[in-house]
Amino acid sequence: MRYSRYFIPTVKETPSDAEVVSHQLMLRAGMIRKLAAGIYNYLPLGLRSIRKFENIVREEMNRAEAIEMLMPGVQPAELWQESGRWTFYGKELLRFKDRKDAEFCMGPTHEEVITDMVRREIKSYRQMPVNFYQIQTKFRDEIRPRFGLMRGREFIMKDAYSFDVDSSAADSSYDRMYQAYMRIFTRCGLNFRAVEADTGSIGGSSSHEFMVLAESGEDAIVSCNACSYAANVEKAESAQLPVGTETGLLQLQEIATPEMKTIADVAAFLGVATETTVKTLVYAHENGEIVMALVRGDHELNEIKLKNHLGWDDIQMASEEQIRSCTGSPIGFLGPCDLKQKIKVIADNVLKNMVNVVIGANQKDLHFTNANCGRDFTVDIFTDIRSVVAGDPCPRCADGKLEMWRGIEVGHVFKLGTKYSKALSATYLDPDGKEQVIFMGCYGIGIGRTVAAAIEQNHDENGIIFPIPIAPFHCSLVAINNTKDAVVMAASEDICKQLENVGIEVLFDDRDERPGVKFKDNDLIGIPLRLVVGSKSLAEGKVELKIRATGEVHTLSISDAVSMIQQLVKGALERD
RNA sequence: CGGUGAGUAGCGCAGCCUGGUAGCGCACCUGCCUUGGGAGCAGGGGGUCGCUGGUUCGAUUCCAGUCUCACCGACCA
Repeated sequence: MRYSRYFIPTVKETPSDAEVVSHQLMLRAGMIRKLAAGIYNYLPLGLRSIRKFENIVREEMNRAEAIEMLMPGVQPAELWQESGRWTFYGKELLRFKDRKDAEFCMGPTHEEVITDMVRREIKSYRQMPVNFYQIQTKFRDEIRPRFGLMRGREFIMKDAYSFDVDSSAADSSYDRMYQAYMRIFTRCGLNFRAVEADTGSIGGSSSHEFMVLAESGEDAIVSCNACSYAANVEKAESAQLPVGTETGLLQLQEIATPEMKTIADVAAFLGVATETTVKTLVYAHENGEIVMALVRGDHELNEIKLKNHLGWDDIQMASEEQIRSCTGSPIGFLGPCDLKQKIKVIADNVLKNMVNVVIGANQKDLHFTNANCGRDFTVDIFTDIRSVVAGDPCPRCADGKLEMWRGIEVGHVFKLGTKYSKALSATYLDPDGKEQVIFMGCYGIGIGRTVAAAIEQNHDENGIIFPIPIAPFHCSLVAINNTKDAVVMAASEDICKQLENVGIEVLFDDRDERPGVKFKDNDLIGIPLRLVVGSKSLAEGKVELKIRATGEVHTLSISDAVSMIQQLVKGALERD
C-alpha cells in the first residue's frame, strides 16, 4: 500500500476532549473520528486493525466449531416483551417506532433474536450441541459514553450463543468458549486475566470476564497471589477476617456526636479506629420495600451483592423521607437499634465477630459505643455484602492474599441456563420423545474495545506500538528523499514487492515529505516494524530495520532484512 | 438524571466585560529553498462567530430560549 495514495489523517495536537491515551492516539493516528457522542467513523487504518482482530476471533470461533451468521440490528419489541427484558433493560435500550407505530429497538445484544430462530429450527437433540455467532454492530444508549471506542454507544461486538441438551453439555460448550477466548487474547499478545464475574442484565448462573490489565480500566479486579482465584470486585467473595483479641461485652453507652455524620468524623471524634465502627445504610426497591444493611466502618457495601442476595431487580439508596419513616433519624446517625418500623436488617459476615462497636443511635447528634449484636440490636441475616479490598485473605486457598488490578473488560462468557429458552419456549425432543428445555450460553467480545485496550497497553510517548497480529500493517517502508532520488525510489519499490510477495503487509511511505515527518507519522500509527531506505546506506547495499517496540536497529542487506521481517511476522502470528 | 464548563476556519485557541460584521498557531494551496526525527522564507484560499428570537441605527459581543459537546457526580449516612 502506497502511503501517498492511502488515507491516514494524522494530527499533531492532542484533541482536547480525549481523556485516555487509546482515545487520543486513535484520533491522532487517524484511525477514528467522532460523528456523535459515542458514535465513530472507522477510518481506513482503524478499520484494518479492527478487521485483523475480527479475523483472529473468527478463526478461533470456527476452530471451536461455532457457526457464523448475521442477525439484524433492528429488533421488534415483541421478542423483548416475551423475554421480559423490554421493561427490565432500562434506558440503555434505544426504542423507537416505525411508520405503523409498531415498537422496535436497536439491538444491544441478541439473545432474544437467536433464541427465536433456534426455537423455530432446532427441534431434536440430534441438532445439538450447536453454537451460532456473529460479528456485528450493536447499540446501547449508555448513560455516559466516553473514552472513544472503549465505551461507545455504537460498537462492534462478536457474540456467540450456544445451545445444548442439558446443563453438563452446556458446561462443555462454555469451557470450549472459555478456551477459545484464552487463545484469542493470547494470540493478540495482550496481558489479560480471566476473572469470575457478576452476570448483570444478561442474567444467568455464572460467568467469566476477560480483562486486559490497564491503569485506565473501568473495572477493579482481584486475583490471589497464591492460587488461581481471580474475580471482578463486583463479584469477589470476601473471606472471613481473623478475629481480634477477645474482650468481654462492655456496657452500652450513648455519646453526643454533634454534626458528626460520616464514619471518618465519628471515629476521629471518638478517637477510635474506623474498624471498630459499623456503617448503616438503607436501601430501597422501586416498589418501596426497604432494607437496612450493615458493614464495618472502613468497608464498602457492595450493592451488587446486596441486590443479588435480596433477589431484587433494582436497588437504590433510600430517600431521606423513607429513612426517617423507618428509623426516625436523619442521615448520619443511623443504626439498627430502636427502629421505628420493623425492617429487614442484613449485616456483613465480618460483623459476626465484632464486639463493642460504635454505631448510630437513630437520633440526631447521637451515637452508641460498645453496642453488641443480639444484646443491643438484632440482625436478621449475616451474609457477604461488602466489597473485598487489597490484602484480604483469599476465599479459595489457605494462605493467599488478594491483589488489586484495574482492567478493561474485553470479553464475557455466561452460562445462561434456561432463562431465555424457557421465556421463549425453545424446546427439543430428547431420545425418548420427551420435550425438554434447551440450555444456553452466551459469549461476547468487544471488538473495538479490544483494539483500544491493546493500544492502552502498548504505547509510548511517540504513539501506538501495535502487537503484530492486530497491527494495520506489519511493516512500514520509509523511502528517504524518494521524490528526488530515483535510485532510492527504485530500490524501495523493489523491496516493497519482495516483501509483499512473501505475504508481508507493507505501508510504503512514498510521500514527498521530509524524513522527520515520515518517522513521526510512522511511530504515531504504531506499525511494529520499519524499514528505512536511504541513499547512503543503500550505496553499500544496506537498509535499516527498526523494531518499534524496543527501538533496536539492524543494518542489513536487503535480502537479510526481508527474511528477518518475514521471520518476525511469522513468529508473532503463530503465537498461542 | 444532577452539577460545572464550552460551542468563533479542518484542529487547538484569542476576541466578547467596555456592540461598529473577525484574528493567532497548526493544517491546506502556490513558489523558492531544504531533505535521517514534525525545517525556513514569500504569497494565498478558507469562517451565515451552534441555532432561533429579542434589544439596538448596528449584535460574535447584551438578553431570552433552544440544540450539541465535554468534564465531574450518581458507593454516600
